[in-house]
Amino acid sequence: MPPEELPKLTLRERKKREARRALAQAALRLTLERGLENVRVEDIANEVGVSPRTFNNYFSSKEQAVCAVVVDRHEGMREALLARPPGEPLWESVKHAVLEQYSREGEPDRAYVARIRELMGQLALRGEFLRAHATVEQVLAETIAKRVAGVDHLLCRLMASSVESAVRVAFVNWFTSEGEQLLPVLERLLDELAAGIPGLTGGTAVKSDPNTTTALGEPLC
Amino acid sequence: MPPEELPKLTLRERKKREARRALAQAALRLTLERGLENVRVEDIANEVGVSPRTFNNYFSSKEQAVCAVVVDRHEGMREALLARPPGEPLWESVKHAVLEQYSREGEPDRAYVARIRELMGQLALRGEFLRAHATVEQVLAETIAKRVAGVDHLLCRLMASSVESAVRVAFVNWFTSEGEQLLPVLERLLDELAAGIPGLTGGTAVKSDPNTTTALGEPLC
DNA sequence: TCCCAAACTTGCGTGCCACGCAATTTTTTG
DNA sequence: CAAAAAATTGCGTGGCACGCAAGTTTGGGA
Repeated sequence: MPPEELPKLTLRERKKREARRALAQAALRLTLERGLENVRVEDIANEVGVSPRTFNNYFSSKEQAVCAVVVDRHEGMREALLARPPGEPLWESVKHAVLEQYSREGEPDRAYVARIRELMGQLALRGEFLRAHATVEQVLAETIAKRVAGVDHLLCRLMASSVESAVRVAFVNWFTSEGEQLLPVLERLLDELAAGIPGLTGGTAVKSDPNTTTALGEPLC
Repeated sequence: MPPEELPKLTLRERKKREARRALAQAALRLTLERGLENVRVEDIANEVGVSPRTFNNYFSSKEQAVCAVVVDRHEGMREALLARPPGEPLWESVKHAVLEQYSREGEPDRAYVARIRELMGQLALRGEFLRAHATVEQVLAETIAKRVAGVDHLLCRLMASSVESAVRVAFVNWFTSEGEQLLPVLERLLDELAAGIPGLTGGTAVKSDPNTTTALGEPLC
């Protein structure tokens, strides 16, 4: 038997969290291996051994369940940020807290990245994915506001929002490009943000032919 | 009869655009006055005088129809951006192009803002709303890439993405706060972005009591 | 230890929705 | 003006979200 179950939370709470986690995990796994359109809510529920009706007590759609991992992973970010040393400049804290979250998971293999790419191809998931990030963004904004004094809420939201922008751009690049790693790119983007947008303006030169096809491809996130 | 119908587009094209516009408009209007849950796809279709099945040829959900205005409004942004004088620094161009889009519509009255607030309260709309912004973001990134040389695509996406962040934050503030105008706030946020995030770090002081409830409220977008 | 209230699960029923398909009508084009 | 191309429509199907009203499990005081 495990040494300590750490029953800080009531049994009920633990069961709920566990059920939720199991459902989210099953939803993600099934979707990765079959594609979203071949996963019915019933399948997910069965996988976990729970009634379909119960699934809807936790998530209001299968898309939401699939994207739950995004929300959940970032819950830890609040703690990470609040745990930074008090004297540290705000931006340092935020940057480290964010990078920390994505350091936990090592770089996965090619096959996995490919499956993620397929996953993100599913139109129906985009909305939910973005909503998940918006939730994170909200938490981040609140946490920033909590950590700092004398900054108005608009700016907190702007900071949180643009940080999440960087995360999403880095993420898309990660599963889109063949082989580029997530963390270095994310760190670079955060630094660019910090430096201010005109930093990008270095290459201000207008293209000779503005009709050049620039092929960023389809909307990806 | 109108002097010139400007039939640059084939009749078919015009009809399609018109139908789409009508559907989107009806969807938005009905939703504003009844709330999304009291609007069936059938209602929207009837309003326009078209079969429910046809509605789904244009939009794959009523949420998408309601949010179409976001996508459509920004189609003009591409042209606005490409129309900026060639010598102008990139950031100036982007800023003006964006602000221009939101200048067209004057500040609406209180009642309207209130209805928008209710609209955005609808959970089911958030995902679509964000997807719409993601589409705009994509267009913006491509247009930026088209306009400028020597900037890599990652940075174009980052710029587009953080600009949209500012837009969303300003927008949320607009319908959330009682009375603050959209444009001045948006302009200010864009300037903050340009100045770089550490600019916000002025008030780095850690709050004495990090448990203070900061009440940014529920996720709003 | 026992018991009750609160919380969670479940089955059922309802209304709505997205979409494939094939028939029909409208627009284009040669 | 006729045939091809494209849009609209009705129908049918499978699926989904959620209200409601049982049943079942959990928590905490007496």
